[in-house]
Amino acid sequence: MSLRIALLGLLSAVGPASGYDLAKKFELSLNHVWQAGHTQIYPELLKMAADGLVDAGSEGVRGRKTYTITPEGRRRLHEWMTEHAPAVVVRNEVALQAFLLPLLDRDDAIAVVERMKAGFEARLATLQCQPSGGIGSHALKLGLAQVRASIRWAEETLAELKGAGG
Amino acid sequence: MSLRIALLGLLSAVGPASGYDLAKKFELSLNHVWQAGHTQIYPELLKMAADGLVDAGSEGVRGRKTYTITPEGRRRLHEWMTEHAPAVVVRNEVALQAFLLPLLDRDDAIAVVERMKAGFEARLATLQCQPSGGIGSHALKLGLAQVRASIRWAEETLAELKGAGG
DNA sequence: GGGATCATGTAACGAGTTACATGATTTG
DNA sequence: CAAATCATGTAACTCGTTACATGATCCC
Repeated sequence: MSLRIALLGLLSAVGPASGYDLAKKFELSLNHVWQAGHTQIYPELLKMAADGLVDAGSEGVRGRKTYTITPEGRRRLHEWMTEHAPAVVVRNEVALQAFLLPLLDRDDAIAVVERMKAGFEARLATLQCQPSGGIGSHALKLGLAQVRASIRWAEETLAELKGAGG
Repeated sequence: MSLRIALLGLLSAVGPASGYDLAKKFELSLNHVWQAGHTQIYPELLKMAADGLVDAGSEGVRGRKTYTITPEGRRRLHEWMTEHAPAVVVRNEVALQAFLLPLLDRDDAIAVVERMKAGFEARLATLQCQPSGGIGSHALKLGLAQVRASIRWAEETLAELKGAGG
């Protein structure tokens, strides 16, 4: 369901695009929000066309198909944005490692948190390279706020681990 | 894979337990980190027993089966914790709505962010009800840090939306 | 005895990943 | 002409959810 919404949102924001274009957008601008490869995108666009949410244009050069959002697609997108209250589904390997941290001895735990911190900082750097204007700017700010909070958590956790019996 | 790790971690932390017990733990203490229902847990425990990661005890009262982590299970758990650097996979409906926020008009956008804020606050309340000691305390702090950052983001975004042309 | 809870499972489906497969066009 | 990139797809598999199914035991 959310894949559809993401595709409709992109088509609404940037205008008609091919599956290839949309896959690029996922890689470049949507990667910190939702992920999908071309093998998921192409079949989904076909289904969405069958459901009347997008119009598939005739094949262009190199077999390129350009999809355009339909009024019904826009309606569904608007409905999802305003009516759908997303359930918080967390399935996060980093948080799982944090959960299980007390199972490790002090040195292992410190190494794991150091690695997490490095991962958070890499992510911060990636987010800071994103263009800050245009669509996605709110999501970017949210991502930055969360990753900065995560870095502070890592620093506090390291201080705690190193303080106790260090 | 991570479901196995979560199960091994719980078995390591709390000692031998049944699938039913583990499902309860997922609901109560692990819900903000990883989610799994009994329909996923029971078959996985059978496979893990076949792979030698857990020992299935003989059936007790009401058909209850008690699983115990094996040395090989502990080895795998330790290996995952220390060697596996988790990839950051974000697939988050709230972040997707934040991303697409500029597609809405001002009033709709405000309503959506208000709803998000309420969701974050509900989550904060849930996390604050968790017991703060024991295993999971680090993950709890991480969750609290992230959700507080999210609430601040919602407040700033609302101020911005209301400021512009309000 | 009847309802709540304990306790385990299967089947069908949907979502997502990996590997495979193909061919056109552009650029050096 | 060869390599890179553009562009689309299928098949097999894993992971996760929803719905269905069953029976034992505890407590009122």
